[in-house]
Amino acid sequence: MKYNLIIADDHKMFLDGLLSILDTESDYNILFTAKHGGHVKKYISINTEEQIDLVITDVTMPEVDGIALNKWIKKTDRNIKTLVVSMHNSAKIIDDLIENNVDGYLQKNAQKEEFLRAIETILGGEKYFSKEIKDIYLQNKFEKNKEKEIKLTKREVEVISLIAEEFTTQEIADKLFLSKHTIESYRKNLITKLNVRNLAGLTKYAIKKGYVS
Amino acid sequence: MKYNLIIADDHKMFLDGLLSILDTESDYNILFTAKHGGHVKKYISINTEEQIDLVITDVTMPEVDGIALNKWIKKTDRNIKTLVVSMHNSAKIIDDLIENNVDGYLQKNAQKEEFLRAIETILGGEKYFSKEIKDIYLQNKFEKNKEKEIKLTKREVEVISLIAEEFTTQEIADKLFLSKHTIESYRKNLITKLNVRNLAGLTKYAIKKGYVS
DNA sequence: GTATTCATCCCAGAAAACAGGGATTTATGA
DNA sequence: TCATAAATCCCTGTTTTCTGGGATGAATAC
Repeated sequence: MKYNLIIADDHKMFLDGLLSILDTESDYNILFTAKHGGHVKKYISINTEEQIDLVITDVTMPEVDGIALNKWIKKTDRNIKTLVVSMHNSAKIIDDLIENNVDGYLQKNAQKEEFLRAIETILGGEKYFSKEIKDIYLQNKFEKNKEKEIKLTKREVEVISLIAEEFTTQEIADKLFLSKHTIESYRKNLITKLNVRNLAGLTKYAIKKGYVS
Repeated sequence: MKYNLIIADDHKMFLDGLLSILDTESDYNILFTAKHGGHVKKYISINTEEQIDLVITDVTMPEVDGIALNKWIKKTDRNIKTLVVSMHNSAKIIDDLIENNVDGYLQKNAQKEEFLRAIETILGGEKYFSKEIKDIYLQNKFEKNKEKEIKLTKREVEVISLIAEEFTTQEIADKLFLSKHTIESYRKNLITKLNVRNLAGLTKYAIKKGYVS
């Protein structure tokens, strides 16, 4: 029995490459290829009777991207596996996909063997993620949890941003039309809250958070 | 008259994809494909009589990578054009390639049309770089020039690192077995040199330079 | 509806950073 | 070798930050 696959990628070259490595495997039957997620949604919606085993999709595509497509497929209750391939390993993308029960994730520069292994693994009912991807996901989770404990208010963010932009307390007070005592309090609270020692620590935090560059 | 091409990439899938889009074009004759730069060097060395028009190569390959390969080809005086494709847009890689007279650079997620356009352009004797790549190159040049003007000594780097790690002047002095006056001087010089206002500016510089994280 | 957080303001003393001077010895490059 | 840069140290003020208190109204959450 052959597995039915759908592939979505707006890059002709990648598509051709993928088709060529799947061609050598007789187990796979390519039902449909698409240049964006919308076509895949439509195809799946129309062919309600057909058994679709796996959708392989790129992340970046016009209109409906891979993230949205995965989400949509996983809501259909039709037990369609998803394998997402991407150029880049963004923690945000990986996180979003895993939260939406994606079955596998590969970087586009993976070797032929890894592609085939991933597809086999997923069709066998298991998840497939490389060690690197797992690490990124866990690292991200870990950081997000740490961040959750420390939550800055709007004003605090404003103040720490200006501190990191090299303004003095008095200057910040003038800018925000507040008393310099107020800013001093904010600075004090920030140092305590963020568990740092001084302005350098505040600045580093602000940069890490992207409040300044 | 057909153009003679060589392609080097250790990713079967990419290779297949590239071959498939070149297949539709009758102008190109693929002389040779390789999984790493060493094979290409050998091929070119042996076939001294053969006209080789273009080598398309990946950056990351085992043993001899695309950067080394481009350098080598450009030293041969055989007027072989080079088109480098890469997964990532690293300023360092782009800079190195352009300094070594590469004829074009593409990101691997380029569309079929861009690949063909790039190859045509290069074979026509012109360079091919996307706007994005040009921007990265120029931005990098610009930053490198700015950096050249500001050069920190070993000691200054040590001091600014510790400052950014939230140590006070006295603590740094103790750590480095120096007088606190010395550290004060360094801090003062750093503020002047780097044209910042205070500790926050020093910290930001240290982070940008990767002295601390 | 009350407990908590947010946003605001105030004070005082100590510690540290900042600004603006110099000076000496040791490398080092032209 | 002679000038320049690097590394080190010193001083005096002034400004800013840091520490450790405290207070109040308003909004928000439980």
